[in-house]
Amino acid sequence: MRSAATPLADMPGQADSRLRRYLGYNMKRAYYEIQTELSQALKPLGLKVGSFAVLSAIVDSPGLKQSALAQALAIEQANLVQLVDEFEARGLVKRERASTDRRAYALFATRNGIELQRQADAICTQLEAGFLAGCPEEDVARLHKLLQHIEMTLKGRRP
Amino acid sequence: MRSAATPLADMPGQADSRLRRYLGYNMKRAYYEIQTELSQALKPLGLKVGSFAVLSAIVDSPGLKQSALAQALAIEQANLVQLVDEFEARGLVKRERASTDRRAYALFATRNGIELQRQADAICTQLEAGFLAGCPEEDVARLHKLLQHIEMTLKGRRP
DNA sequence: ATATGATTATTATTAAAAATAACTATGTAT
DNA sequence: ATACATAGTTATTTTTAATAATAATCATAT
Repeated sequence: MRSAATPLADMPGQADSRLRRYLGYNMKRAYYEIQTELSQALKPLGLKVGSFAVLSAIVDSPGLKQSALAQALAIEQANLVQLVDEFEARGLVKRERASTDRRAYALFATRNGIELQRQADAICTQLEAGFLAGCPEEDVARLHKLLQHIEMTLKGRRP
Repeated sequence: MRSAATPLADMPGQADSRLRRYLGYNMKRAYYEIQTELSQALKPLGLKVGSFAVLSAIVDSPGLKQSALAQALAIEQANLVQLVDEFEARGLVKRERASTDRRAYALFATRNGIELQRQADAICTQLEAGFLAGCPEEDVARLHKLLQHIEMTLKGRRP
């Protein structure tokens, strides 16, 4: 036999070694680091990770309605309103009444909004390139695919 | 030339197509689905994703101190206290004064705690196997490595 | 034409998660 | 003995996300 009984609480190397076998846990931990780092990097621009996503979508899809935006990003429209309010107040985004549906607003990024998004995008790109440095492109591509596959699988399974 | 100017807000296919090129974004979206699904699955056991992690670590590292546990899981000890309180009240975990340090508590899972963890673990394992079905084991293994690499890289870069 | 029901944006509220500050008791080092 | 760091706790705050309710508009079916 190898050793008697576990000496209790030794091998303090990692108390989460079992959890590490879960992809979900590794994702949570890795994303926490990304989110922490990115928040810091975006702070000087007055953006958070979430608001950067919103601004990016508006820049890339001019004329988008708020409801469509909320659905695309999987956030509640109720929570989106305040973000758009803030962007509008900062002159980054403007709302225009949709011609076909007078309930809806079409969202457009202003020149300042587009420029700010460009700066933030550069920061994000650089950050990602940083922590992916040395990783085979092929692996990274597979990771992208796998993550999207997981998302779609779970989403599709729900009614 | 292909088409004139973008007709504004068409291609509503995905307003987040740019964001999809970020690994961080795909991770966030995929993890959200996992977290949603897992929360539902663990609810009958009276566990959440976070509390399952805590319980697992205690089961796997008997005698662990609270501070070490908080550090291992990257959560604040202040927030951990309430979880351990609850576990103790439910008879899943017990605190014992550490012999060498009268400030510290050593944590131990009870028989009930171990059994509950076992059940929750089975649920998590099954869920992961579900959304990973059909994915080459090799890819999954690489994904694990890549996620841990990202986490370590970012953590190491911080002072 | 109108009544019914759904949708859009909004406001307000609630819940849940995470971070911060301050305090006691104990340990460590000088 | 003094000073400083650490373990656990409590309380507070912040942040994030989810829910409920409302007014205006649209769609549909009589």
